[in-house]
Order: sequence, then structure tokens, then C-alpha cells
Amino acid sequence: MVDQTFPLWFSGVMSDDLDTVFAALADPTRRAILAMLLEDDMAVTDVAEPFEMSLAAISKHLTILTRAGLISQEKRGRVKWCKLEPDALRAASVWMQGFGQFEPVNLDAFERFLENQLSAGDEA
Amino acid sequence: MVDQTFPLWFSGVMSDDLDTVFAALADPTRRAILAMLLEDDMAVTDVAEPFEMSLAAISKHLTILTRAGLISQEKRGRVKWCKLEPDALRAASVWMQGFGQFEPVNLDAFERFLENQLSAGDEA
DNA sequence: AGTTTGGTCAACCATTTGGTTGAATATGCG
DNA sequence: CGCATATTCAACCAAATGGTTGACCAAACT
Repeated sequence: MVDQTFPLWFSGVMSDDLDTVFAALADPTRRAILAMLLEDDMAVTDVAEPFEMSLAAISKHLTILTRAGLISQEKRGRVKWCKLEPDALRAASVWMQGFGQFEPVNLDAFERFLENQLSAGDEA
Repeated sequence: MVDQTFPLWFSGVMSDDLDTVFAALADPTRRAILAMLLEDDMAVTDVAEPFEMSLAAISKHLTILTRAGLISQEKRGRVKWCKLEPDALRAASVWMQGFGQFEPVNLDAFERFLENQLSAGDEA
């Protein structure tokens, strides 16, 4: 079924899905929303509460996350519940690892990265 | 030292570096460039060759990838060599994997931090 | 020295993005 | 019914993105 006219990496590289997933992740508000949904499903209004931003703006962010497949939204009554859907994330993560040819997880590198972030923030 | 006023995941969520890495990955041309550099280091002109796009456009893409830390560029003679730098990818990948395993999230601390940020911003 | 080659810069353009506000659409409650 | 709550829609705006072209600079070839 898969035509081999172009190399294997091509399909992964050109995928529109990866476009939307990575674009969705490239915003700190949306990453914060994902982190909040990690704890529990939430209604749109509750998602919006900690942010200094209109409800409509958060609604747009949620639409972007939904189109990327990173969350799902189910309307029960008059409240719309948002649920994390880690599968899209996992797919992109797997793609990155296969692509980057590095070892599955290097936690040391991650902690160094975090410490750099925090000390950089202290200097501000 | 690393201050633990807010939870560890927060720095990952708010990091500007993740912004630039994910934004850089959210473009198929740039992902294709990364895949090409996976095979070998390349000169800018050779990177541009397979694309139906001006050299200047590719040059911009390479600047974006460089700022994201995903590649490095070294000028030898009059040709500028591009080299894949998988470390930035690794950090982002590890961040993403955090969503596969359900780590606890401290939402209260997140809200407190946002409030601090906002009042600090008002004073500026 | 003169010319080609490798690459960036600057100005411009169309489209997208991330936000706003105010009106609209459901849904639930007294 | 009449009103409050939850969420989206529509129009708008400023800034960022992804591309173009032509001028420009630096290194190499003859």
C-alpha cells in the first residue's frame, strides 16, 4: 500500500498532523492547559480561570488543541468538558525519537535543561 | 539555586525554549531539512537544492532552526555548514513523554505563580 | 583585477496568529 | 416564563510568519 517512490521519512516529515500538533504545542498557554488537564478533566470556564485572558481566547486555544487531537471536548448539559488525549502527543514524541536517533530518554539532560531555565529566570 | 516555589513541570510548560523548538518543528520544510541533515552535514546551497523555494527563504528557515538550537552553522571558507544538534529535540521529547505517564500537577501553585506574574507586570 | 559563487540583508506582500469586544446560542434554575 | 450561566461566533486589530525580489558582502577562481 505504501508507495516507496520517496523515502520513508518523507511521510512523517510532510505530515499535516505533525504541523498541527507541533504548532499547538508552540504556545505556552496551550502547554499550560495541557498540564492542567493532566490532573483532571475540566470545564472550559475552569480551564480559563487562572489565565488573565478572555474566555473567548481560551475557547480558541481549546479549539486548536482539539483540532491537533491533543484534547477532546464533550458537552454534557451546558458545560463542555475537556479531556487530555495523550495519543497525538505520544505519536509526535515517538516520531521525534526515531527521527533524532538518540537514546529513548536522557533524564540527566532534561534536568540540566530545567535548571538552566530556572536560573535564567532568577537573573531576570 | 533552584527555587521550588512552583512545581517542576511549570518551568517546562512556560519555557521560551520549548516555544521556539516546537514552532521550528511546526513547518514541513524545516522538518525536511532536519531529516536531510540526519544523513550528513550540508552546505546551505545544498540544503536549498531540493526545494522549490528561494535560497533566501531556506536561509531564513535555517536561522529559525539555529535559534531553536536544532542545528548549528559553521562557516568554513565561503560555505556555511549546517549540522544537526539533537539536544534541543531531546529536551522537547522528554517533556512530551511526561504526558504519557501521569505525573501529579499542583494547580494551586500554578495559580499563585500566575497572580505573582501579573501583579509584577502591572508595576512595569 | 575582474568575475563567479555562497549566503545574507532589506524591503515588501499576503496570510495566519493571538488577542479583544459585543452579540448570539444553548442550557439550567426559580 | 424570565434570568443567570456556559460557551461560541463575528468582526476587528496588531504582530508574527513564510514567502518574494534585488542589492549586497565575502571568499574563491582565472
